[in-house]
Amino acid sequence: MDVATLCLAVLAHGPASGYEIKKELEDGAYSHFFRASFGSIYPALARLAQEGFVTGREQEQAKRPDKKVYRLTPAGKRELSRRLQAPIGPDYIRSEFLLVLFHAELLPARHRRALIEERIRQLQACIAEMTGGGEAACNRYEGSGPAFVHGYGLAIYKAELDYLDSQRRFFDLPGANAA
Amino acid sequence: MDVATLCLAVLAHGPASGYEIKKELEDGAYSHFFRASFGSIYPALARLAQEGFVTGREQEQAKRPDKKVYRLTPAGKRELSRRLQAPIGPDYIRSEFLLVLFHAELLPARHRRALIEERIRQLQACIAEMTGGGEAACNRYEGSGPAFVHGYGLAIYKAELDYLDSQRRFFDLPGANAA
DNA sequence: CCGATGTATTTCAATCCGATATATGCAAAA
DNA sequence: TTTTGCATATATCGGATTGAAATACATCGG
Repeated sequence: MDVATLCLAVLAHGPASGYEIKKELEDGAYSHFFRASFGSIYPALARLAQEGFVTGREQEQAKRPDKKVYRLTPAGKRELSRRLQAPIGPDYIRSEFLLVLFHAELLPARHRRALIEERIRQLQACIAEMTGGGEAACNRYEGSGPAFVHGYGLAIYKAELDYLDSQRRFFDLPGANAA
Repeated sequence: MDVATLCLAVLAHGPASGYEIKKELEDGAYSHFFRASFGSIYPALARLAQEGFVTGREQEQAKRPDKKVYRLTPAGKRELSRRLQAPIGPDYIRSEFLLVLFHAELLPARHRRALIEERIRQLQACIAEMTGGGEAACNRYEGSGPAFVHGYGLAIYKAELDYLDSQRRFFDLPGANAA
């Protein structure tokens, strides 16, 4: 599944510029399970426009740089549906955190502790953000799909936090605090 | 963290050829949190040899193609330790499974069900393999690091399975069966 | 007024993936 | 028996992707 398909998917929720798609991938819901950089998003959008799956409309903005807003065409929506039904590949996971801790013996105990504590902080922040009623997290997404995926991610983050909490003694960390 | 560091990490457990490193990344413990292809492993090993972090010894084998066995040098071990203590980046996750289900509304219900059922099968197989006493899974890895990471992964897979089980009704799946 | 930050796009070297090519031996199917 | 497929083993290369920098303009705080 390439970046073009990802762009179609994001655009299915409404028109957006390349910059806005990138922001969605960095800060929004998609950030938990996909990624892409400017260097792949912009070329993908250009190609999709050429193929007729999106239309790009130059939009002059007062007090901002112009932006090119892309919009899904009917053909693009059909194409997205088609691509989503293609066979999917396995999850791609690349965790430097786990790679480093796999070699915990080569690290000073102090460094192990710091890694774990930082991870716990990140997980707590992430869970809080996903649980909290969502001032910041604009709940643009409605329907069962986003809700299902949201629950899926939350379940994983909570499991990670629980596990780290259960391993506190192992890393000589101070006692558990409430999640 | 690049492929070269990954090669140093795998070689820390004992000498290996490029092919054996790849196998370890596909089938072994590393497969759950890292990845690399031949196209990046072989050049990385050549570069590491040139830099003096590994030594490559041609080894003729009866009834097999020759292989080049790489071995960590003392300088390589120091370099690995140094690189493992560098600041780590965030986890990279790319899940086509979650991308597709995020857009569940665009899919036929039959397709949703098939995806979930396949995922459940994969997770069950994965958990069984990690839990089972390990005839196949050669427990080459000793020490607290691998054990910690093993538990971490297992906790995540179990949480995923539990969540999917709790969502069965949502996908019109038959009743829960024992994990 | 000046630097920092946010919006917006483009470009590019370095990296990495995925597939293919090449070579060999073994085992099972045809 | 032949041949087909599979496992071992490395090299190579086109194409996709990353990550960072370059460019441009506007706003806001000090």
